[in-house]
Amino acid sequence: MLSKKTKYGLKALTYIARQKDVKLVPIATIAESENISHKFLESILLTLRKSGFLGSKKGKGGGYYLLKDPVDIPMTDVIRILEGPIALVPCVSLNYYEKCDDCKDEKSCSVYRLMIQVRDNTLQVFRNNTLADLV
Amino acid sequence: MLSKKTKYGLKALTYIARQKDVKLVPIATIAESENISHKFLESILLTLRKSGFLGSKKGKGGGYYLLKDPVDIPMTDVIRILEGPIALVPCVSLNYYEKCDDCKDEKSCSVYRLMIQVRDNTLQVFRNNTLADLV
DNA sequence: CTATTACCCTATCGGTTTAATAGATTATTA
DNA sequence: TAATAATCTATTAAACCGATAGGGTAATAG
Repeated sequence: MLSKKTKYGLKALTYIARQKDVKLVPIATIAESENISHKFLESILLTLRKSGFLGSKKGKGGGYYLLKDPVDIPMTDVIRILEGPIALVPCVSLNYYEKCDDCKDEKSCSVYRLMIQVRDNTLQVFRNNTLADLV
Repeated sequence: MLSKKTKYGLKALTYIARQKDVKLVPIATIAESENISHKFLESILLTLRKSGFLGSKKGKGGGYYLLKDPVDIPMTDVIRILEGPIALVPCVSLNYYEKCDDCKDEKSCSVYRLMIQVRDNTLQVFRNNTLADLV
């Protein structure tokens, strides 16, 4: 299940990307338009800024803005930051690998082979979609 | 993330399916071989029995057995019982649909369209794999 | 200079889920 | 009847999630 954090984060990024003439988008505007808790969204945008997706400007008239072109922001990057591993099981995760403590041999695990397939398919979708596709 | 419940359930089903001459497989045997907590596995096998995947026999020499041919047990069925919805978001779930409370219009939601793709791909994998493929 | 706006940080909290454990009961076989 | 194995009920500890609270800090308009 996708966390609300990720869902809200994607919505916020999409919202910001949609603004053409407006350069800075304040939290309150996004929170109202997308029905997201102001404070919760605040923390999400903060991590997105620290991860290099967003820039921000303080003070009156301030807000958030995209640091890259939406075309250059693949979903894989966003999802990994907000949600964590894309794989359903740590032992098939590319970026967050962890060994199973109950499995002796990974390669002979029946679940392993199935989850590799799921991971590859999901990965393909996330790689083929950038923020530009969501807008 | 896949819950241990589902993971253990799949492993147990695979284990039972692998036994040729043995008709009844007791919990303890599976728990030992697969390194699963006996009591936890107990509750998992119980739901698998109540869902129609397994049959059981009490008493000495008792245990669990498959009710169907492994070829006739698609992963979709098992996953839905043990894990719940396959979709990452309730609003794109086929069997566990739920409306988003923050979305006005589903069709125009950017996350929605992305998650539909993920769901379709994952579904395809689970449909193409039966218990026989795991064995 | 000052008030306003908005980002930034820390802490907490209730609720839910997860994984596991414990104990008692019922059914079957040898 | 004794041993075995499934069944049922219940409780637990830990982790996580979504949300909230309150204040601190920085920048800008007027």
